Amino acid sequence: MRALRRHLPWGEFRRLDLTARFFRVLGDPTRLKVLELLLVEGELSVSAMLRRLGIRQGRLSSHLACLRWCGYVTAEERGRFTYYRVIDRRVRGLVELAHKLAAENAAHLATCTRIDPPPRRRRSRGARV
Amino acid sequence: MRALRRHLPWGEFRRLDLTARFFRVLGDPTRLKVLELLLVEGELSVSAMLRRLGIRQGRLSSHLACLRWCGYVTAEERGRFTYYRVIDRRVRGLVELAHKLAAENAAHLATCTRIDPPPRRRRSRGARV
DNA sequence: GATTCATATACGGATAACCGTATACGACAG
DNA sequence: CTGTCGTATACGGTTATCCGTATATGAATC
Repeated sequence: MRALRRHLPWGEFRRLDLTARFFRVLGDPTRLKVLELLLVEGELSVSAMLRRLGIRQGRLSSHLACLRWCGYVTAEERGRFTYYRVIDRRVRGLVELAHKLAAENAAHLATCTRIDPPPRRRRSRGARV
Repeated sequence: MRALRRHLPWGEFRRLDLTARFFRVLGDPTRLKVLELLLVEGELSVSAMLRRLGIRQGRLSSHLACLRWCGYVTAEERGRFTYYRVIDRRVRGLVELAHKLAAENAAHLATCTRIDPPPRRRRSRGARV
């Protein structure tokens, strides 16, 4: 990334970097699940989400902070509760498309260690996809 | 994630996990740039990409291996060169939408340390987004 | 068959990102 | 104003992911 940054026009690099961050926010199963819950239910309190997710409260709260800060969701306090909802409806389409594409490559994605897969099967330059 | 995995039906967790991986592949500026190059040019050899990216050859090769393994691109050897292209046209729409959404939240995304932002401004429960 | 070219992989170190536990804080009930 | 509930943040450890450097390999050329 450092190298990329040196070579690209600044605006170009910045655009790529922002979009990459955008994708990384979606790159966590818990945040994805939270988004789906909110897309389905429209609005939920933290405790309601907790009941359906079965993860620690602090963890959920951190993930929500991320989603909030990055502009995916808004929070509104009413009484002692805080209610969350998704801001932009386009997110739904994005996630659905991703599900489709991911399902079509399930076998590979599941074993993808991304960069430099460790023990990986031994040399054979022809094993292309 | 361990907790999430315990609580969700297996298929549900698996689906989320795959899609999260799918997004993480896109969550790197270099891979994103490579995809864009290929979307624009249609087909490029590794050395052609190298000339435009200005990163090390080994690095690019690793990123390409990732994109290939995860089903984003295909590679075809012709002579001494290997030519890559994007497999699924839907990827273009996905990336473009992400650019739009990311641009709209540029300010926040840029400062998002995602989870547990370190020094972050001191307490004030009302500072919601 | 030795050399060069184009590309792929391995290895080790650095940083980012996630998790669990502990704690802080505001709102409301008593 | 004390306790409890709902939610947010801090801290330290662990794993994931990226990078740079070095090396391996197949194809073409000499």
